Amino acid sequence: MDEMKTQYAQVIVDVATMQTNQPYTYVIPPELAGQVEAGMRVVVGFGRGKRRVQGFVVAVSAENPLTSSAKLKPILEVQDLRPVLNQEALQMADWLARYTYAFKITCLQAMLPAAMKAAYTKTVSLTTSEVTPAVREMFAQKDELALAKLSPEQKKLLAPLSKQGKIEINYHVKDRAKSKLVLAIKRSLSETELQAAKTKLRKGAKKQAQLLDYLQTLPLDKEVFQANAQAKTGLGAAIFKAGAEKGWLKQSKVESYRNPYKQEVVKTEAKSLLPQQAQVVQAINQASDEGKAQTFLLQGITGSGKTEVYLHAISHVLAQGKQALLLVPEISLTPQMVSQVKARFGKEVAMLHSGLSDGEKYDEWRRIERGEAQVVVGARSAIFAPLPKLGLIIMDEEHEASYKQDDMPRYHARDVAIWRSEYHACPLILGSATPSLETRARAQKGVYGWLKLTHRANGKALPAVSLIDMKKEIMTAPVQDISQVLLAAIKQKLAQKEQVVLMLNRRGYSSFAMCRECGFVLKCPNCDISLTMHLDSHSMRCHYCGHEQGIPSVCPSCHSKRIGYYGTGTEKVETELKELLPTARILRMDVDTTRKKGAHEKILRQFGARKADILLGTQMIAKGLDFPNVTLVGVLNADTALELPDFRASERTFQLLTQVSGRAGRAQKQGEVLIQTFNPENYAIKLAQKQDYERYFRMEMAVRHRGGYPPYFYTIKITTSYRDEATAAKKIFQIAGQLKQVLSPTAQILGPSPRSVMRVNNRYYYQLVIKYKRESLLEDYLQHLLLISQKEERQGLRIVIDREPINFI
DNA sequence: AGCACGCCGACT
DNA sequence: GTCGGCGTGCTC
Repeated sequence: MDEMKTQYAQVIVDVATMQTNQPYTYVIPPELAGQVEAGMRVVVGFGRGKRRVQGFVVAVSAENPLTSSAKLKPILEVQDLRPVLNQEALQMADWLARYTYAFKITCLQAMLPAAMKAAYTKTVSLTTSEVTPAVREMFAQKDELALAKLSPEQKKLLAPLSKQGKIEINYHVKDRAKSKLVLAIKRSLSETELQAAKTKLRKGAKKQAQLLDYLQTLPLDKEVFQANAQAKTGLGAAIFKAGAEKGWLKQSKVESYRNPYKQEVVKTEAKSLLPQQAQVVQAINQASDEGKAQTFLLQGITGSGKTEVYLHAISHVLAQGKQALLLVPEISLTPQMVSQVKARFGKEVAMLHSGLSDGEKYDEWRRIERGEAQVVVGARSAIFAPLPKLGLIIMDEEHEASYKQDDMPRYHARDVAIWRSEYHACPLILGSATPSLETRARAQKGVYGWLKLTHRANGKALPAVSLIDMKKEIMTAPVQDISQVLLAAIKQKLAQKEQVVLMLNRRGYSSFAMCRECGFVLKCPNCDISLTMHLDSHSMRCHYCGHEQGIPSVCPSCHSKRIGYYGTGTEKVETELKELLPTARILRMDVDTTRKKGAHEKILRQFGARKADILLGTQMIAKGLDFPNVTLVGVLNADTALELPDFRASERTFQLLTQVSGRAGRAQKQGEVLIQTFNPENYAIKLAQKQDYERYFRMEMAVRHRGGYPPYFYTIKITTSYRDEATAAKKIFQIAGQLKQVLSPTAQILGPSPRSVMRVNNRYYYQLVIKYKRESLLEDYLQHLLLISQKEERQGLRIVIDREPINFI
């Protein structure tokens, strides 16, 4: 046997603060030789102390790549038997870190289920018995005590001992990713042998005979869960154990997946396609057959049957032995959507969404990684699903803001999807009725392929959309959230036993308390935002930091009792509706009623079962719901989002109104949509009413061109924040000054300026936005800023770099 | 995060 | 003159 030469591993280390974004070299000790591969998680020592951290091996080499003869530390532990990240994932992490200005470690972690991130614990133990009785008492039960669980008194007691070296701190790195192991059994004898064993049994051994009978019904090499066998036979665990001892059967521990799908789904067959759908599927199939990394915009009006197109395209790649990835916005990952895909592809489907526990997510991830699932459906982070034979990526509702992650790594799933489509040489489909301007513009330029669905699958016309001018309403009737026209329409639908969806566009404002005498507005003590009234908890709450206090009856400023509540919240509208329509059954769906897990689904199920007449909610009811009995959709306040100082406000309003309009008349009945607005002349609202995306696109593109906004310019937002305003401001101005040195004259800097809600949780926020087309020096400057910003972070000054930010306010 | 190195105040 | 303050820098 030739001796194994010492090997070295390049490790990206999990040190949240002070990242160098560069791997560290570790020695692979002899006892771990041959066990360490790129893509595995390891535990290593880091720093001068005894600190242990998790790391990712990104490369293994036979030579020490370091020229300096620095003493290398060994890898202490290997956490995986096989790599958890393949070459694709490692390359993707490198790209993602650079592209989004993130640390590599956060990129690597983003690709894995949360359960695989290490849990760090620290413990204390005594190094000597020469301590006071009080201290000895503390360690009477256990040698090691968890540092986090010590009381302040206990800590005080131990503090002096640490200087004397009488105690030591131990660092533990724990892998939280635990597969659930359960007992399985397999019969180990042939039928004749079992029969023979049965004859040898003493009389009266009924249970054992029963077990032998059961074993005979099992196919020879089939492993079954013992729990299932116990349930089937009614026999206890002891009998199975005895059977194993007698050699009738073999017991083993097998990995069992936690099963998040409660109900069985009935398999459905593919529906036949309309000619237009068939053409689209044909184009996609051709690209996947040719192995082309082509991105397509699939622009299809609401109800045009995009989902059926997806399913056909997926089954085509599955037939080629390849895998498919379907991304949907978190909010539309409804049971309806899920069961549609499950019904078509059955056990081939894995699901990744926020409704699953960490353990369930880990199990689904394992199923994918082991090649047991060929189709993955999931929200944003599912774009990293480990599918080695990826043949098709689909992003439904590609314009949705939830595809952008708002903490590090600040990636947009679309960018990652394009990267993976190129890596796998497979097509990417971006589906939407209202594509983002960026995507639509690229389709026009020919960068993306452009597929269109212009007919509704059910042959019905688009619902009739009308605007209600609230300025006129106010002149003729007292101020209310629901106009006379809308009220009359609701009454009519209820009389016909049809259902109504009412949407409140809450973004930007909701009910706040103001003194009618002095104009005092009740604000959050920690944030620059007014408190919102919540009737259910009878309190005033801050939506930014969660601060909560009682509803004031006296003005804190002038002590007047004349406090009024202004604005519109779902609760207030609900109260108003109950007064206007005492017999109507109303379901409310907003952040408050959906906070509990599963509440979202429950409300929708109730509404689907016609247990309510009116579904009243915020944005979350606009997406992907499909209720055949809904014939009226009302939008109570179309324009609140328009006022926001964000160049995308108009685009969002248009998309939202178009989407919600599509909720009416999904099936046989003709739908009707009523939109209440104070700006009936605004082009976003007018064109949403006409359902004219193309004209909206042209008008908005002209606006963007004039203002120098995306898609004509790239944008990067930099935010600084600190607990005192001057420091945050000083830093952002310093960065702006440096940027001016770096940028060419064609680039622009917006700001610096305080963020519109400047103070949140007692931190002050300042920001600037860079608009540019091509800047050769910018990239290096920002990478540099990312690395040096960590030093400031330690002092509490936070710097955030966000490429192509979604929110500008 | 945590440890070492380094350069200024109040003390044996 | 020294002990120790915590600002600064580095961690394979």
